[in-house]
Amino acid sequence: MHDYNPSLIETKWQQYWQDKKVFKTPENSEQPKYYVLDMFPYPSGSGLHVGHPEGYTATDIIARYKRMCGFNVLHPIGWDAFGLPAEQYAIKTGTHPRETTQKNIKRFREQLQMLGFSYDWDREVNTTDPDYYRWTQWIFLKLYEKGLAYQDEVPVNWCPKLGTVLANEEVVDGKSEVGGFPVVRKPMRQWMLKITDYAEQLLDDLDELDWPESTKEMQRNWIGRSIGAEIEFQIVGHEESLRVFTTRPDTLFGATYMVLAPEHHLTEELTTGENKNRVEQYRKNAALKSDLERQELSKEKTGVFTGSYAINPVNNKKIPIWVADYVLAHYGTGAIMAVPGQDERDWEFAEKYDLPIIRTVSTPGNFEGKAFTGHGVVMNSEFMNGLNVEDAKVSIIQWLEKNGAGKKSVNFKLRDWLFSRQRYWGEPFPIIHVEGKPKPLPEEELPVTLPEVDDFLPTQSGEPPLAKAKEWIKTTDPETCQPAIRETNTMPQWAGSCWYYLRYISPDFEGGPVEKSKENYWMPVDLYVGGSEHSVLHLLYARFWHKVLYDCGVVSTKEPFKKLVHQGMILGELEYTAYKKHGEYIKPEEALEKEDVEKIKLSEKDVEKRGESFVLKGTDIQIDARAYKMSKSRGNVINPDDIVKSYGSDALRLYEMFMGPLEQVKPWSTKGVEGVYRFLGRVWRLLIDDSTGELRRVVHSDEPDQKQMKTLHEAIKKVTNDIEEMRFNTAISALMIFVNEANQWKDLPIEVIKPFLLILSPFAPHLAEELWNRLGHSETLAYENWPELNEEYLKEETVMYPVQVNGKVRGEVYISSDKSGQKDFVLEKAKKQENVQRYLDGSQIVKEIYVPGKIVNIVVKN
RNA sequence: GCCUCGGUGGCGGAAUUGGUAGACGCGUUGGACUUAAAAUCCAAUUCGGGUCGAAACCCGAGUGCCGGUUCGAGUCCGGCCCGAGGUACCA
Repeated sequence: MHDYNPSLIETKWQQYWQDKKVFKTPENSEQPKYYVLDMFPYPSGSGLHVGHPEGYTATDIIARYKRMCGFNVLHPIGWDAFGLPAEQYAIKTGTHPRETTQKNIKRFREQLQMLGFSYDWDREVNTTDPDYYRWTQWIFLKLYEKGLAYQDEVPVNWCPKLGTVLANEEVVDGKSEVGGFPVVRKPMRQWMLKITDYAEQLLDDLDELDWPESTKEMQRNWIGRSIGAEIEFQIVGHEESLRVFTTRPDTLFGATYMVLAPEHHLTEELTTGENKNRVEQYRKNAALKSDLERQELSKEKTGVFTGSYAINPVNNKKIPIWVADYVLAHYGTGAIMAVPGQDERDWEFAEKYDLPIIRTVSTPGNFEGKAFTGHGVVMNSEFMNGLNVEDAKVSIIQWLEKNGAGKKSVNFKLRDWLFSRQRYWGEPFPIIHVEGKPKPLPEEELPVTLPEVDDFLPTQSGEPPLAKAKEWIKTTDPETCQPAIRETNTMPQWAGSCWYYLRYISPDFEGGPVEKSKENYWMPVDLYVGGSEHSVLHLLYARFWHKVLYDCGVVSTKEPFKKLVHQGMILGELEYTAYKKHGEYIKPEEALEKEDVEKIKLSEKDVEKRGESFVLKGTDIQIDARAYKMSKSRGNVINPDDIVKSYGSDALRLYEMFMGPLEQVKPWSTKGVEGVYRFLGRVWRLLIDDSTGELRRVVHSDEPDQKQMKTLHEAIKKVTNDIEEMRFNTAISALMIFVNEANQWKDLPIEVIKPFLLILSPFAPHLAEELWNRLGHSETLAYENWPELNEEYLKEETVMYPVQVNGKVRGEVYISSDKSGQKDFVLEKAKKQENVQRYLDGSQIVKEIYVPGKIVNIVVKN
C-alpha cells in the first residue's frame, strides 16, 4: 500500500529542514523584512497543549507565506523559563530548577519540531541562560540610572506557604493563584519600577497601534487617566491642609463632608480625643483585611468620624472629616471631598450616617434615583449657577487657581510596578548594598549569576532563598573594595519576557542586548500573536521597557509590536449531560446546587434538538450541551502528541486553522481532524497512485485548459487574500474546493498542480514538500515565488442574475458577460423569465432595481 | 453594576462594501465497490408544505426577541433577552 502516510513524510522533511538549515534567517540583504513573533511559552512539565499550536501555526503560515513573497523573515522561538512551578518542584523534590527547566525545554523543543514550524532554531533564547539574563540585568541598570527603579517598604501580599510575595494579579479570592494558599498583607522592602512616569506615553501611543480595539481599551482603562482638579481644604485648628483629587470640581458647593482612607497620614493627627479609640479600632480592622476582604465586606459602607472639621474653600463652611475604607489610600491623594448629591457611593454613606446632601446639578424631570451623576445645569453654586457641568469645571478651576485653593490635575490609576520577588528561580539584581545603601554594580560585573544552593526554601522571616547562600552574599564593592552584601531579591518572571523579542535579532551579540544595525533593520515586530490573557500585564510592561530603551537609544522605535492578534482559546469537545437527582431527571438549571446531583454523560446519538434546547432522544428531558475549558480535572484535555501520532502534524495544523476564526473561542472536535486528514489524503491520491506509489499517469505537462486555470486562479485569489487577512479557515476551504474540482478532471496539467502545491504549503508544509519533490524538484519549495493571480482567468462567460419581485427571488437569468452591463437588456430578459412573469402578471411595475453584476429587483403594485 | 466580544442548520462555521442565507468541513441518510467490514467514491441533507411516490419544480417560514430605515437587512438604527471573557468602591 502506498497511502498517504504522514509520519513517514513528516519526519523526512523535518530532518531535511533541520539539516539544511532551510529556515536560517537571511542577513544583510536589500530585501524587505518581516518579523513575525509568537509569545514564547513557559516550558511547563506537562508539555505542549493544543492551544499552543494554534497561534504558532498561524504565525508559521504567515512566515512561510512572506518568505515566498520575497521577504526576509525573522521567525524565532524561545523559552520564558524562570517561574514558580520549577521552584516549587525543587522545594518538593530537591531537583534543581535548572535541571527541570532543561528537561522541559527539551520536550517542548521536540514537540514544536514535530509540528514542522519554520523557526530559525539558531536563535533560540532562554531567559534563564546567564548570557541572556546578563542583559536583563543590564536593562535594570539602565532603569536604575534613570531613576526609574527604587526601593520602598510596601505592604505586599505575603504568602507564608509559598514563602513569597505575590502581585495583586496573582492573588485570587484572597488566596495565591498558584496553590491556593492564604495570603496576608505584610510590609516588606521591595524594588519598584516607576512605570507611572510613562503613563501618559503608554496611553497616547496606543492610538497608532494595529491592535485589537478591545485590548487597547483594556490598557487605557488600566492606565486610567482622569482629568480633574486638586483642591486644598484648610482644617480647623490645624496647620496642615487636606488635599483631595476630584474629577468633579464643579460640585464643590455640594461637598458636605470629607473622607480619609484609613491609611492616610493625617488620620491620627486629626482624630480628637473622644474619637481616638473608635478611629484606632477602625484603622486596625481595616489594616488586618486584605484588599479583597475589604472590598467584599464593604458592600455596606462603614466609617467613623474623626472629630475634626475642614473648611470648604468656596463657601468657608465647616464640614466634618470622616475615615472610611471605601476611600483607597493608593489612588489620588488618599482623601476625597464627598459630594453625595452627585456620587452614588457618597450618597449611600451620607444616608447611613445622616450627613447633609446638597444637589448642585439639576436633575431631569423624570429622575427618581438618588445621586445624580449625569450632566445638567448647575445649581446651588453661586457664581456657577446656570452653567453646564463642563463650563462649570473650567470656571471653578479658574476660581481655585486665583484663590490659591487648588489647580487642574491629571490623575492615573496605574501604579508603580512591584518588581522584586522573594524567590530563587529568577534573575538576581545587579545591586549590592554598601553600608546599608543600595549601589548598582558596574556593567563589567554582569552577569550576576545565581549561586548554587541546595535548599530552595525561603527563610521563616520571609528572607529570600538567596539569603541562604552565605558565601555568595558576601562580596566587595568593585569600586571601593569595601565589604558589601548582595541583593537577595530576584526579578519577577515578567522581566525576561519584557525584551526577548530584541534578543532574537542578535542572539549572540556581546556588546549589548541587541546589535544596533540589526535592530534598525528588524524592528518593530510586524506581527505578534499570543493569548488575550496578556492583554494588559505583559504587553504593558514590555511597552514600558521598550520606551525606556528608546530613551536610552538602544532601540529605534517607540513601540515594539506593530500588529497584535490574540488567538482564541480551544475548549474541550462538546459534551451532552443529563442530570438526575434521587433517580429522577431534572432540568440542567436546577442542577446547580450540587448535592445529590448525578451527571450522566450522553453521546450525540442519545440526544436531539427540540425547540431551543436539547432533550434526551424521544423524551422531554432537557439536557445540557456545552463545551468546557480543557482541564485535567474534567478529563477533556487533548494531547497534541496523540493527534500527531494518529493523523500527522499537517492534519493537526490544518484542523486548528480550519476550526474557525483565529481570534474566536472554539470547541475541539476529533471528528473534525479526521475531516481534514481525509482532505490531505485526497490531495495525496490526486497525484499519487496508491497501488503503485508512483505519480498518476494523468499528471502530464500539456497546456491546462481555461476551466482548469480558472479553478486554480480562484484558489490563488482566495488563499492569498485570506492569508493577508489571517482568515485561515476560509483559505483552507478554498483549497478544498480546488481539490474537489480537480478530482473530477480527466487529466492533471503539472502547471496547475505546481501552483496549487505552493499555496497549500504554508498550511500543510510536509505534504506539499513531498509532492513537490515527487514532481521532480530536488530543492525545498520554501523559497519558491508565491503564485501570482491573473484576473484574466477569472472572467466569466455568463453572469447569473437572481431576479427578485418585491424583494423575493423568483427566478434567475443568465446574461453573457459582454451584455451584463446593459441595464435595459438585463431587465428585459429578467421580466421575460417564466416564473418572474407569474408575479408580474396583472401588476403594475413601480420601480426597477438593477445592480450591475449582482441582482435585479422589480417592485410591483397590484 | 460597568466594559468588551458574541448569538446563523443536528455540530464547527461561510456570506469582503446592505444584493440568491447556509460555502467548506463534521454528522446523518441512501447508493457504488467488497464474500463482509474498513477505507474510498457518488448522491442527498435549514425547517414546513404542494402533486400516489420519486426526480425536477414551486410555495411559505427562517440568521436570539420586538420594532424601524430600505426596492432589498445576518449585515444599518432603536429597545430588549441570553451566553462568554474582563473588571471591581479609581473620587
